[in-house]
Amino acid sequence: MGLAKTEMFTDQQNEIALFAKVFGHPARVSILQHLFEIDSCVCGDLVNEIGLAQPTISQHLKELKHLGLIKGNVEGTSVCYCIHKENWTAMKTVMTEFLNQDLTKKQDCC
Amino acid sequence: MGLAKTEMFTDQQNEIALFAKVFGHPARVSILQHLFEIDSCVCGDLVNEIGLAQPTISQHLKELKHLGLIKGNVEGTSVCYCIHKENWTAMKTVMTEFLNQDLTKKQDCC
DNA sequence: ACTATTAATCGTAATATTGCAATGAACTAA
DNA sequence: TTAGTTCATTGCAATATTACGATTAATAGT
Repeated sequence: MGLAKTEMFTDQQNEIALFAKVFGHPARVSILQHLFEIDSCVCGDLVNEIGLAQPTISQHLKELKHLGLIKGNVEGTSVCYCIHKENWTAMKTVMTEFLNQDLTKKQDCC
Repeated sequence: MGLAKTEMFTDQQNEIALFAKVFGHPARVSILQHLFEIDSCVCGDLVNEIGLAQPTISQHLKELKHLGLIKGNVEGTSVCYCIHKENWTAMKTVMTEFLNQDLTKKQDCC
């Protein structure tokens, strides 16, 4: 099918999956790392830094923006992208809670 | 294409993407949460708990196992799955480092 | 107005993912 | 042995994702 049956899962589970899915491609991981590193939150240098074609980068940026993890600002002919701090922090809370589930109380049964 | 160009990214970026991708489906998130909750790390009750068909669950378990996040133990006719503690902790280190990139030193340019 | 630059969008091809019915393999119980 | 249980695998249909050439839209410089 290729279609996830989201209706049978909790909102929290679907939210985690949505965030995780956007991190599930190295290009988007790379874009985010660049946005964290570059001080002057520059733009379509991403196309040069990463080796992918401009439409491809643009598409990945769109997905990141759609989830609210980055925001873009038009500056003349170029567009300045950067991390959406508040939303990133909120996402981090959700993901960290999932990753930090308690392992200590589980006995090693397998 | 549908094919990620992994060769143009770092090992770290590809690793993050691989971990994230496996969390990118609510069924796998749900499976992992169940394995954390259930004390006696049980098995194919997952098929009952989650509403998906047995082959579908089996396939998701296979992916989680392939990444090393869970391990399975055959016990008679049933199979006992549980979290692979060491690998989970290792994965958590990688993902947390990615999520915790420093936001404070970035000025809000957009 | 004309040209160059930048980035979004469209269209399309290639590949991946999801889900399940059907089947198969391994074990258990009678 | 036979039948039942449990789970993996196979095969397939539907949908999603990735990548990019071609085009478009918007702005800037001349």
